[in-house]
Amino acid sequence: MRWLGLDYDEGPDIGGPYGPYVQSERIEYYRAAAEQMLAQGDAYECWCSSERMDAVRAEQTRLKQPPKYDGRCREVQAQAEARREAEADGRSCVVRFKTPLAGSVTLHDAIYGESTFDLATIDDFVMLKSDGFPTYHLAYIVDDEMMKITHVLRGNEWISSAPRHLLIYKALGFEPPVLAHLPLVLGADGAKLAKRHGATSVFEYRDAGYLPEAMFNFLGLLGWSLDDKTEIISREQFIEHFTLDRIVKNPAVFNVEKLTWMNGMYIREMPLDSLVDVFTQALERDLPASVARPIDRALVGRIAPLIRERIKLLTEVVEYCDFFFADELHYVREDLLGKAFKDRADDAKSALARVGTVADGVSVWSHDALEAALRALADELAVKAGDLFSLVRVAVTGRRVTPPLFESMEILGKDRCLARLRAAADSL
RNA sequence: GGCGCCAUCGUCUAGAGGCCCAGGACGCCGCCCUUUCAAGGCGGAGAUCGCGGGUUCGAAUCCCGCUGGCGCUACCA
Repeated sequence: MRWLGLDYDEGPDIGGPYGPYVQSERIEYYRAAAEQMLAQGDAYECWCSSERMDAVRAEQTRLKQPPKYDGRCREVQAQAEARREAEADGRSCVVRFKTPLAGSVTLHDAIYGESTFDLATIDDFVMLKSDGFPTYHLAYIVDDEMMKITHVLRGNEWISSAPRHLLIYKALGFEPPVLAHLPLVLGADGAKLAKRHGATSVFEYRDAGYLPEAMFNFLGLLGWSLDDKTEIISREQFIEHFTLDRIVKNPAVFNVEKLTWMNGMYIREMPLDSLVDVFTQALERDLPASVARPIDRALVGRIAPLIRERIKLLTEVVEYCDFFFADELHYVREDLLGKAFKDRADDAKSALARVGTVADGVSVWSHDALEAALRALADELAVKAGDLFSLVRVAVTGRRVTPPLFESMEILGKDRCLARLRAAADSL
């Protein structure tokens, strides 16, 4: 959440007026709520063993009946018996909600509208576990009430549990908050992106070179839209325009391709200064250990404008500019010769030598002076400019795909360029 | 199996009875620009609005049924 820039006003790490914020320190509140429902007859202790529960469920499944607690401990008699067995085994009990056998509850959802659930389909669910900890159902309700929460926005997978929650609110005498269930985000396979996996995968996206701003923008537009055309929208605009009524009801498939495009947009639009920070970090991480640290931020500042529109992911930075930081290049003969000089190594070699002298003679070491000089040379050599440039490109950078050649040479500096031109020629 | 939710281009979406023989974006294809790669510009293919019935002068938009997808069905959240 922090990486995405999603901040919160209260929490275990920052405190707040309604603490404590750690569940284990709030046990007494959950206990008290359970006691209250026990006293009111809205809940009861269940002493059934997990073995019995498994057996009951197995039987129900076999009979193709919906698996649910059979309510044995609802009966005082049976409960007492179960209790004796449990105590003999040294087991403790759970507290279950005593769901009315008939009737219905109606959920008023801010997004999905009204839906009515038949209580007969809801079993006596556990609120307090045998270790004394509450289940989510009880915990969030007690916490939200005490913390004065007005809106609960959560994934759609909770909609089935909502009637239970309504039951608890009522039993405890709480006014339910606004409940809004959000459509799920599905993976490319169409299945729910599990929360447990999601937590790790946010960092996987970070490590894969995505910017938190792009991720935020992309995620914000899954299931919600500002209008019929806005794709790039800032955090501030989201805050200003976000409304529940523009949330769609259907699940969205997480489309990485679009995220990647969006990331490229953010890289291109980002203020240069921040971009340099981000690029520098990426290089600190991705450049080989042989490159001395810290990375020269000023140098990155000169390179950044050249590569910002060429990459979509931060992980691509290194492959576009490692040659600025490397001492020695390793040439792949095939790359160096390219199509134009294939089988003409001698010509390439002499061309490279000529490029060296011409470059050496350039009055100012600037990209346009270099370009003018090398274009003239290409004419003189009766070689296509593009072909000559490709040769020089690989000689100077070691790569076939690079930022603009002459700008790169300008940044690299005369000495290193001339040295590389020689090294390339020698390698042939 | 039970209960529930949902249903517009491959994907994200606009659309709340006539403006829609459906608009935008990603991706894809082509052209232009060009020293590579991108970016950018222009253009194109791509949805009988899941299917079938209604209601209406008129339906992607309202109603019903079907089908499909997904979710829940734990002493997990």
